[in-house]
Amino acid sequence: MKREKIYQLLKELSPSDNVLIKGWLRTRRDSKNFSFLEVNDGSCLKNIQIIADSALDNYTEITSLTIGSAVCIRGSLVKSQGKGQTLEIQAQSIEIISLAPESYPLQKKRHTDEFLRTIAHLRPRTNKYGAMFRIRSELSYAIHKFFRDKAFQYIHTPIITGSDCEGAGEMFRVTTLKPDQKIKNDCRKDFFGQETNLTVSGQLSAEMFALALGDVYTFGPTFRAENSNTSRHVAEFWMVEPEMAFCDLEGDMDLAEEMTKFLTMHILDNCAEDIQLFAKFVDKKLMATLETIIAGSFLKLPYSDAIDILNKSGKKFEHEVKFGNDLQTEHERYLAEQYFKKPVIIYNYPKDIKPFYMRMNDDGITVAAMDVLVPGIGEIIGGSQREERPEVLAERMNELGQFPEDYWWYIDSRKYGTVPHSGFGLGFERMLMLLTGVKNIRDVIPFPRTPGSIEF
RNA sequence: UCCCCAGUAGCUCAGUUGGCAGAGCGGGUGGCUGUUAACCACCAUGUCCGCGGUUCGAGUCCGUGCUGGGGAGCCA
Repeated sequence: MKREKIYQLLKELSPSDNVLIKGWLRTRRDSKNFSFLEVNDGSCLKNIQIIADSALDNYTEITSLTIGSAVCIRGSLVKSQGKGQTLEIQAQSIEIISLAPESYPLQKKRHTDEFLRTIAHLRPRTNKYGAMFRIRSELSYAIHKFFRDKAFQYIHTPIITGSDCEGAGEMFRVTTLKPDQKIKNDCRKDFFGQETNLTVSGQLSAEMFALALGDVYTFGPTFRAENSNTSRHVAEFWMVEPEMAFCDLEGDMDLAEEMTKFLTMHILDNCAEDIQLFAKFVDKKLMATLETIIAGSFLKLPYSDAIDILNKSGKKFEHEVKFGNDLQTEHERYLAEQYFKKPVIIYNYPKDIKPFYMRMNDDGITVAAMDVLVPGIGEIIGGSQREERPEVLAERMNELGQFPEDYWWYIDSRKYGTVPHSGFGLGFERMLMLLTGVKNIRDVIPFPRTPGSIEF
């Protein structure tokens, strides 16, 4: 007999004989002549109720089953005589695969996220984290579906990289040298013969492929060695980076908006039950937030206008609002949460606060950069039109103290058939936070890596 | 890295002016019941985060370290 998944059985409308399920016991309630077992196999949020009659030959063992124990149940799917479920399984046999000791840390009650983080290996067995990681899986699929439907090619850009100055923060060093050899600091003797790091972005590689395959994207792990201790940062996270040839900043912003909406709708359509858990127990305003994302269009606002709005707001900000300064978290939150109350795209930032590869605007002051800000999280997407003019690129690299010889292949792409092109990076975990209302990034990734914490 | 808050039973937390260590849940035992985070009764549970200090006496006050959380910077 073939094992059936519980999500399939719960979709059934009529009784049937000979079903086989395997899963873990979530709770047990004993009655006079039988016991109610609730079993979950991770295929969906709901448990299935099992009726274990006292006539079963191992009934004594069944009534001492503990939470977390693994069981294999054969029986018939029948109409439930109780309230709360339409169908249940009348067990013909219950095989105990393994018995969990009473020290099993997960109890039949709500645990705090902080406690569950200390047992990250067990937390996917809870309703909330089970739902989270089913949504995470579905969101990954949705990303591929979005791009595939638009004929984007999926590129596997390198995890290990030799470029050490991509301008996106501190990097993790990759080496095969022993600690005492490392002190000599001679990279020529190292595995790759030069300084090597984990990637902080696949962008530069993706650009090369956009200039060959047209529309491409990457979706993979990214590493930042920043010592940042916030609810929005982890050292290892996943990033989605589309890159499009023959595309300007306007097209870039449009794609960012379209993608955010598509992903939101896809999850609402395909993970309704799991999302409902978050709407009910995690963030009461979740559905309203998700509505604002799919309903109207995102607001597009030049950086200079954002500065004006902030200055005229009459609000006292901790950090000075001045053209040329980067927008601080408090400014971004004010714009997205209080002033517009919906996603905002800010574009055309001053060149001095942005990296060399962003395209210089005609004003000579700003670059074609854009950030998508969403209520509750802040920046979820950062992107730009890339500088495709070789002479302007060289000037910018010089201005920002970059060595052209380190980027010879990048510069080469502007030499041969250069075209306007654009792209952006979406923080996959931040998207999950937006979709679930979860406030800490450590709770949307299976085993979070943060400064001083790599237990699992 | 900086600022603020917290650390007491397996979990969530209370603990008065510095004076015998507590509750709910979970666990164990028994009972009741087509039950729904079942219910009722009884039982057991402790390095009060570590180290040092003040005091007749510290869970409580002081110093310090560690861990966790919130915020800031950096960013996705």
